Amino acid sequence: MLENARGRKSSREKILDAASELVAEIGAGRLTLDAVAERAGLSKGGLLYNFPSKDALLQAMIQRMIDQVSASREALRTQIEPGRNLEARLTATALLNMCCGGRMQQVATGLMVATAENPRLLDPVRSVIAETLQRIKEGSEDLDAALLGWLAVEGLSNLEMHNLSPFSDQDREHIVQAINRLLTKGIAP
Amino acid sequence: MLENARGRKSSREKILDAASELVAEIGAGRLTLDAVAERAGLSKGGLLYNFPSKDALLQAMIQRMIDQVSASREALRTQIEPGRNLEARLTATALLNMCCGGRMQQVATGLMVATAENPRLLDPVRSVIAETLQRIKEGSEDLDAALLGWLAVEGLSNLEMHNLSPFSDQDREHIVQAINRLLTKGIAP
DNA sequence: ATTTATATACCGACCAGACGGTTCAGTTGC
DNA sequence: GCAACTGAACCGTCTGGTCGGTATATAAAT
Repeated sequence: MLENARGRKSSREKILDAASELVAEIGAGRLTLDAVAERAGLSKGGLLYNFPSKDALLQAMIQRMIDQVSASREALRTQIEPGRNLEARLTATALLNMCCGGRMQQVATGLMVATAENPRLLDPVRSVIAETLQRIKEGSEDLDAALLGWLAVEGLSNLEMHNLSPFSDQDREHIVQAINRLLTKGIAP
Repeated sequence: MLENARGRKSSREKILDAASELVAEIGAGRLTLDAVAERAGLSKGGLLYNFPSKDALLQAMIQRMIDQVSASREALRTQIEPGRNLEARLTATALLNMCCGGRMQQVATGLMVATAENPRLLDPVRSVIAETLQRIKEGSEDLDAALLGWLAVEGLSNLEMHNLSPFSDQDREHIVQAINRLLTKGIAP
């Protein structure tokens, strides 16, 4: 239900987009309701009508981010060739697509806001990560390689998220290939 | 110079400790000068005498964190047996000691504050990471394994930092062993 | 058909508290 | 005498949240 009857984005979506953009531009700690309202093209009252508190807004940002990663992973399921450590490869590829592609901001910055404002907002993320571990544990032929591959992607994503990545595009591509090799071939005996 | 002439912690250290503790307890976005001063056992004036602004305090927190990791790595240099991918193993072990041991908070929370308040504060961290990459590139026989090992440690550290880790102590130990195997044996051909 | 009622979506002035930082006279210990 | 504070008042700004009001649409009543 992304659009209303007249084919325009709903206020909710406009607000979430605006909030994500702003966090990417001015930083997580500087996100204000006034700024979000202005960017979204409505008043502060209108914003607080849609999200009764800042916490509610942040929660929605996080949830949207979680849903996007899940959707990306399931979409990949039909595209990626099955085989060794499939679940880890799906998770890795989904995360890489989100965080090293263009949509990184929404994923990354939502997290940042959350930790700064209220660590409790990360509870849903905790659940998702626990589920991911479960899925990887169950759907991997080589658990060690699967875990390391997943963690490496997490590490890379985190560096990119905070703009701390020292990697060139070439480096990154190299790393992605190495992760895939690790996931399909495993650790040397 | 952690202690002054009478063998007590200097005010600077007390303040930095207090700030780290507070961030760990109440979250990065809620750190206030008043709270730090109270926790450190001096007045707000005294706090601002030592750190003329909140930014200066945050900078010092970050710097201390960087220095701790560096020191830990160099201390390990005399303890870890030399061999394959030494630099990556040193970096990995230093990070693991910091983030999965007790001192995690200082390392982790400094980062969190910084990103919330002012992304520029992370500039020194950027430099350190770039240097680390350089060191690993130069001091590794198997670059792919070295990079993946390092990234996996970064991923694990990040999860622990944000309290997002789904791993049991057993899991963690298993992972650390797997990382060491990856670093010493490499990826399967 | 016209009035009345109700719900939805939104506006924007205002408020209360928090927070970073200033000031400054006074104190303590080397 | 100087460095390292104390204590407390004060200021200006920012910001989340409140609240009474408004416009539009749809439904109900007359």
